Amino acid sequence: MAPKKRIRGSTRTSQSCSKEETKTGSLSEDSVVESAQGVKGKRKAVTSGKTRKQSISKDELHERPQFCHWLMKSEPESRFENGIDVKFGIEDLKALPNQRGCWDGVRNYQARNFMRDMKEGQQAFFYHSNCKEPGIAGIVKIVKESYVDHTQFDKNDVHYDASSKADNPKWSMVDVQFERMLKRFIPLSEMKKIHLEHKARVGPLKDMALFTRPRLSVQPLTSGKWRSLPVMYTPLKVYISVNIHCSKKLREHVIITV
DNA sequence: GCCAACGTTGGC
DNA sequence: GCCAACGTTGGC
Repeated sequence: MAPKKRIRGSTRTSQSCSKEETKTGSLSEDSVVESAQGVKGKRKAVTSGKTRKQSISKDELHERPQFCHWLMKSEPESRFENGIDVKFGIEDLKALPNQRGCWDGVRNYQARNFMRDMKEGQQAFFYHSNCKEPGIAGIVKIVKESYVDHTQFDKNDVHYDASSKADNPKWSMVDVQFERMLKRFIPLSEMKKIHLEHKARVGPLKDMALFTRPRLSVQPLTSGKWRSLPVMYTPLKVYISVNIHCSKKLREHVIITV
């Protein structure tokens, strides 16, 4: 009945299920760190920290900084997996009843863990991936906190996971609702350009998971990134300095007029 | 726990 | 379609 949707996974509108409890993974406030702990199953989600660029400190293992903003990737152009079109752009979300849908199909532990951290009412950028012009298209709101992703048990679904058991489901999802389009689409190419101009050392895009973890389909954003992204890319080229130096009131004004 | 092989993501 | 990056698997 319901339209399909895709993340680096996919989705359909759906209702309910129980909320999952297990919290796993770890992160740090200004850089995304791999989830290394607690993934239930035979193996850790991550191999030895020594072999990875970003190893995990003890502090990071025991602290879970709270993020308030997110970036969620989905594919706006048709692509077929096992004969099923996984297309789901922000326009597809808008077209759903109440402009609301579930973000199912996430099959990456770190992305799943971030979804489990999401709180009702929080906002996320809707990012278009694997398309002609990848980038941030709009803003959605989390309207239902994480619960069991039913597609893991559906043999006909692209994201069926035979290894997941009903009494211990592996995968979770959240419900999101369309909030608004950005006044101007923010292409990945522009974000990259800015990122390179700053040689990735300074600026609001420093350590952004979009660059440090390009394959992560659900990622957190610091408040600074959330605020400055739209500001940075206004047609007027209002720039980082605006965000850094202007008063809070002016900054908010700039942001809401973007 | 280590690590090589394999599979997937996603920009280009 | 290519392929780099990196997450996952599974033998040891």
